[in-house]
Amino acid sequence: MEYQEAKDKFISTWGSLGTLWGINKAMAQIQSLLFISTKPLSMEDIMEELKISRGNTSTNLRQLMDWGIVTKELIPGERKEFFTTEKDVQELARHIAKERSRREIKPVIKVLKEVSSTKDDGTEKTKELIKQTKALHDLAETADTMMNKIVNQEQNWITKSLMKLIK
Amino acid sequence: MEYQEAKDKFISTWGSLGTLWGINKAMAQIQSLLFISTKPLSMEDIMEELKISRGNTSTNLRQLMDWGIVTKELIPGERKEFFTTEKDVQELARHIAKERSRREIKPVIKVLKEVSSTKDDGTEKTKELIKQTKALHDLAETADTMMNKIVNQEQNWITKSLMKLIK
DNA sequence: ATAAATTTTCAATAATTATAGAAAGTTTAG
DNA sequence: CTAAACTTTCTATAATTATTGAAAATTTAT
Repeated sequence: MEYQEAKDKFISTWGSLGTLWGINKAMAQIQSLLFISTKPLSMEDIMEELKISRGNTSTNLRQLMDWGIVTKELIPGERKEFFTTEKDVQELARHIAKERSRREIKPVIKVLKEVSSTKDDGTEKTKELIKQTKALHDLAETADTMMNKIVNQEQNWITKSLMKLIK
Repeated sequence: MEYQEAKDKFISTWGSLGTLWGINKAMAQIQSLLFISTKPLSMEDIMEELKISRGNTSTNLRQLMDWGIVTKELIPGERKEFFTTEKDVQELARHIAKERSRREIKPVIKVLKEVSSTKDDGTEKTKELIKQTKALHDLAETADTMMNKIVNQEQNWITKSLMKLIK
């Protein structure tokens, strides 16, 4: 496979995977492009490469900055703004996990907590609701905690320990 | 909070979380409903409770069965079909993780492998593409392996060990 | 074999979400 | 201060995805 084909394939695959980590196509494609770029890119560069409009580029770049995985880079002598993404995959994973936890998982855990605290009126259906949502709550909380810890700081150490345990 | 309010809240929250694990709203809501039900439900029951059409119910029930988290239950003397979902959260998590890995993660890992095997033509940009996609490949593979192992059979044992390690 | 009960399929429609492109806003150089 | 360079915002439109509802298919009882 030659460079251009490989590049296109990467951007489109990684882009379509966006849904898996909860972002839209354009956002994922922009991030992909920056991820394999050897230098910061301007909005023009991105529009040009991905064939998307200025507005779309602007909006999605901002969202990527909100996620904390893309940053503005000011290049001396240049009036345009340039952008780069986090290049270290571990850091990238850490940011993404943290954001998803904050935005999606934590709020759900909160609701599960509330729901599982429903007053037990003695009926079978209420007992079932409480039991099941409590189980889900505990699972979600454990998974969230694990994910965050795993992906945090001491990654290398913990990952190694984990792999030893698991293998 | 009273039963009905809690139930509605659970179904709508868990339903909207569907996107997080890659399924649509109706599918997630049906699963939620079954999850807190004390007995198998018929298509009529589900349509009625969730106010969705027959076609929608049928389609989404089938998808849930494809995912392996809902099963048909035949009730003697009844002509209708009845449905139940996996009630054990660990089993549920196992099924979901396995399916997502198979449907989404594994194929992406395959593409990353291909892309990172691009012929090195000596240019900087090709080197960068190879380096970055290789890093992503390794990360994705590790994450996928961990997830599957964690969620598999020896769950209780491994979860306990993990929690000890991580805490 | 037939008809009633039930489920599935599928084309039309609705709802949602993404994108374009131009107007408005902002920043910078001189 | 002004004009050019650039970015953001916002509404109209396009694309995608979900949902309905009715016809077709299937199953079951007699």
